[in-house]
Amino acid sequence: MPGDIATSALARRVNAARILAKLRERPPERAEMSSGDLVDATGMSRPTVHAAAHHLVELGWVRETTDRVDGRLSGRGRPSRVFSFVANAGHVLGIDIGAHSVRVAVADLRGVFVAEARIAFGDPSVGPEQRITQVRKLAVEVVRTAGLRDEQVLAVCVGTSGPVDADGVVQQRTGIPGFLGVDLRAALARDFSAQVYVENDCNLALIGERWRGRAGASQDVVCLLAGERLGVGMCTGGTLVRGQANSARDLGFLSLMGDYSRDDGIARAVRRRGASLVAEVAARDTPPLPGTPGAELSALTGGDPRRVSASDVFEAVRRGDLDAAGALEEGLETAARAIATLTMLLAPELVVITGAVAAAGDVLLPPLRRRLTELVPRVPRVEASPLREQAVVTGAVRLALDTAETDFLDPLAPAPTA
Amino acid sequence: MPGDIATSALARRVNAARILAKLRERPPERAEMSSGDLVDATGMSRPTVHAAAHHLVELGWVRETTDRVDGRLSGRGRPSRVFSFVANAGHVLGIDIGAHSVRVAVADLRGVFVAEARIAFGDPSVGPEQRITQVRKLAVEVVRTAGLRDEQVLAVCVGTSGPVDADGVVQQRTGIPGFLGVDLRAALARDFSAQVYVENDCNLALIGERWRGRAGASQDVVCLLAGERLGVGMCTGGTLVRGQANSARDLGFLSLMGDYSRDDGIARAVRRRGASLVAEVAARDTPPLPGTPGAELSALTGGDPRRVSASDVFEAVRRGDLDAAGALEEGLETAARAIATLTMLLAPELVVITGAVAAAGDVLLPPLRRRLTELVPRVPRVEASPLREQAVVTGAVRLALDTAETDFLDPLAPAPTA
DNA sequence: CGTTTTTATGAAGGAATTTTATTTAAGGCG
DNA sequence: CGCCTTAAATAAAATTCCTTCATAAAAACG
Repeated sequence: MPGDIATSALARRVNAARILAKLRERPPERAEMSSGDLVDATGMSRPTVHAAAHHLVELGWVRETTDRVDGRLSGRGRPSRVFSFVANAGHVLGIDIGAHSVRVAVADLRGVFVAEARIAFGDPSVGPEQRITQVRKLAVEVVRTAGLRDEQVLAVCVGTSGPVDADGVVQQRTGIPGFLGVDLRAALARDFSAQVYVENDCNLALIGERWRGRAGASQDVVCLLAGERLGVGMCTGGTLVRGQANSARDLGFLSLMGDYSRDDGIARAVRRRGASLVAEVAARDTPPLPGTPGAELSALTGGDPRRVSASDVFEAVRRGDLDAAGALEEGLETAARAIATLTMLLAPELVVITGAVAAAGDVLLPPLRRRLTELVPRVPRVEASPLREQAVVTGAVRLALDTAETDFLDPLAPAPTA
Repeated sequence: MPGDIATSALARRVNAARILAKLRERPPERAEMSSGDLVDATGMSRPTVHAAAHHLVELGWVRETTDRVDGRLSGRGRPSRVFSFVANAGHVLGIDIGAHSVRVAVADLRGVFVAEARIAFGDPSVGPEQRITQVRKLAVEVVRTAGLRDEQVLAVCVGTSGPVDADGVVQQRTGIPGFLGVDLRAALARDFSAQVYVENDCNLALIGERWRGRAGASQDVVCLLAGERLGVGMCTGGTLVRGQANSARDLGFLSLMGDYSRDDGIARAVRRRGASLVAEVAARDTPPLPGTPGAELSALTGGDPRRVSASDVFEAVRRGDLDAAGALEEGLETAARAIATLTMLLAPELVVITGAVAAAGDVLLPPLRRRLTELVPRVPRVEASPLREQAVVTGAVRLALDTAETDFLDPLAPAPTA
């Protein structure tokens, strides 16, 4: 911590963290690093690397693989000691509580998902207590499926719609009925002895994108979590934008720009306009001929407006339905304006579209980019995420991993004034 | 730096920085700190404090005041050694190049201004080369006034309208005609051997406000630099929002909300509406009677719309002119919308209005706050800055001080692999 | 089997911290 | 005036981390 006074114990902690980071970053199939590799990678001296690595071995997060794999001894001289990260020295739990479903993932320390589950909330009128019971049940079940005992779960991170205060209580309105004031941290703490962190889902989506999605290590990124609702996570200079006390921080400003609602996610907006189109086509005197505007979408949905989904519109656009393309473009207007505003204000290098609709990036991005060129002088890169619905739970796992690692390393540098 | 490997030299640098910071933070009239005070303040052991303090004394930024002030020896035992920050061990130069004037300040290491100057650009059609010549001349002159030689100026920071790239070149359009592409860093480097930093003026205003203005140490602040033009500086989680490569990051989004221009600063907007009001009153058949709407403003300006200034409108409002109050409210609309958007997006705890119009906070803030309650669900604190026109140059000095201190401390921890 | 090559590891040295003990400078008081 | 108390400076020793250097060890090659 920056407030600590610098003593030699701090040096050890910092250097151990560097070694651990190098080992953890390796892909599982090439996890092993010789001490020589570590010396090259960290710039530290060989004895220091040895000491730190052995220390980490004692603590259990690093293993020395003495039994070398078959005959692949490359060099000439004395063989290196080889270390590798022990990914299953602990696990973390990530949870994404959405409006319609819950997604849970258990990951090992390298972030490899070892168990996943998802349930849909059937009845939308189900009360918050019942939802939380379902979430807890699912979480416990997944951990059991992964073959883990409670104490092997080192950290839990829960993402949910709406701002979350420092104590893990949902503030303000959310997309989930009745979740206002719910203490998610306390709820999950009943099942797990590990620390529980609660975070806004859009922030987690951004973290997920920076970890395993499109955002890479970009310093200035905006992440649009788009599905039934529209949310945004931002990061400037590599720092997540949280707002005072983690409070409200959303797309509410869209209401200042006219009749745009932050609740209107891309999927919902596109579906609604697609349904209007189908209804309009059905009302015509003549049935739509294949190849004429509106025909593809009507054909896909059997001419029933209630059966239209966003995917249908996307598919119709792919098949060349010009009316569907128009509906899509209208449905993107809210998102385009949100991105335009954020672009002018924050100047991100990249905007990532994630959530369910990211799967339709192929049809979504061209009109979105085109609209942006009309709205802003300099258009940033706009990409669709490969993580899609997994973005939030991925970010939850990443945040849980970060806290687990911090907790692991902290005792290495005990405060002298303890 | 975080990329460094942790060695004992790093510890020394960090600890020296802590001691220096404690000494620097003291107000000039109570600058002295005994070693006991430093032990208490830093938590470090006494020998360490001694060593670090003596090291700083050798380097010249700290002085040991052996000659104790009169008889005020408090304690019983051996008197403490007393250290104090040597504020004039070096100086920095802050420059604010505005559309209409240049402001320059020389400050000592504690940030006390020892010389200031300001000139107005008379002819608006004067070319950029000439302006820069004027700026350089003024800067050199002020440094000479302060009685300083070139090598005593440890850092120079220049603030100017418009985004600035990493090399100190003004990008994009600015409020200053012809400044696009001007390399301010190179220009100032001709007169000073110290490092020259160029930064956007709104960012500097924010830095200034956090240092000596209303923003205090708030982590999430928005600072509106309002005068002839409207600009914004933001900071979230204590980090300045810069955008990719320090690029554009402004209120351009206002254009998405209708006919609002980022160039319409509060002073200009209010003046324009005040002028319209005076013209309208003048066109009436009957001359305005004292006490009737519009009369105060007309009286203040002799009924001449061209003579109306923003201050006149503010003064008329103070005297109870209801029409002037209406003009003021209209003039605040753009700023209100900008603040509303930023509030919903970033959830700052505080919005600071700075620049020339901040002097009229008494009449400005009530209608602004009222309008905000209509626009956003949760209104943050909105305050007017006491720094006013000094905000940018104050921030420039602060940034220069930061870099000077970094440069001073860095050699304490030489990279082992140099 | 010796040589070569590369790495592991021990030992020494240096630099920063801490704790502990001693010295020093002042004030209080008989 | 001289001794005692007090609190700080400082010296000394211990600790812990890093480094460099030297030596030992283990494998491959001729």
